[in-house]
Amino acid sequence: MIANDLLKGTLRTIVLKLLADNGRMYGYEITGKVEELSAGKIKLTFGALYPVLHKLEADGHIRTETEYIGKRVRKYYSLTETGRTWTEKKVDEFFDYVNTLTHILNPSPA
Amino acid sequence: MIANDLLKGTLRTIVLKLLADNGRMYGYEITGKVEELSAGKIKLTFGALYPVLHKLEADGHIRTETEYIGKRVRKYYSLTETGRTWTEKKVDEFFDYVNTLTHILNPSPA
DNA sequence: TGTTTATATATAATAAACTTATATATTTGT
DNA sequence: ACAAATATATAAGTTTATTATATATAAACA
Repeated sequence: MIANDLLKGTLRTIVLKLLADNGRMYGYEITGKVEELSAGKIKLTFGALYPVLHKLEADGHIRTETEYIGKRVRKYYSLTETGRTWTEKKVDEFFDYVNTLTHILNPSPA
Repeated sequence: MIANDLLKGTLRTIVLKLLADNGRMYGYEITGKVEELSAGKIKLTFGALYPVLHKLEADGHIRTETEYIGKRVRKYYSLTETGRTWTEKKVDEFFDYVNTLTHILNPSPA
């Protein structure tokens, strides 16, 4: 399990990108996908996920559809148009930041 | 200027690595070095820097020496032994996290 | 059939981390 | 004299994530 501090600032981007790649997903599914794609290294808790989803919805980046599976409610989240643009921007920003930080953190020349 | 959210979780690592590479530095010098190494993309504010320095000192990762340049106090920060080990660990963790996230955020196959 | 485990959503209290604003003081350049 | 650069630092406020808690259905197992 990776040091959690690093999740800060990237959680939102992770969620957006998963929705971009998978069309629509529900919360529980997202946590599972993150664990799968990170080989168990990133464990996304619900206490972190749902506030992020609600915030993204309030900001108009994602929308929800509620469906019933038997008697159980399932809430699907998917990107809006602005959300799709926003996701690309956020992903680019991430890689840009990594490039920049790599300059600083790269092992000093031996 | 890069989206600031990403600084979260990495600021401490940046400071540690700079001290590892430069021996000893003072606060004002650190902000300048970060701006220089990031080509102006990362602007580290004092409100963010000093709490981090004080925390690292309280945790025993860095130590301070105070010197006088004329009448002006200058406070040099440098790594302790545990701080040196800690820095390596933190830098490794960062690159590990980037690798993991790259799997998730990588552009979907065209 | 009863119990545990997995599925599924969500909020509240708390803690950590960063931003913005502010305070203070010296030195250098014009 | 004045402005800009050098230099340290705290406080208030916001954002973001952690931990704990609540609720409920469905599937698996004994």
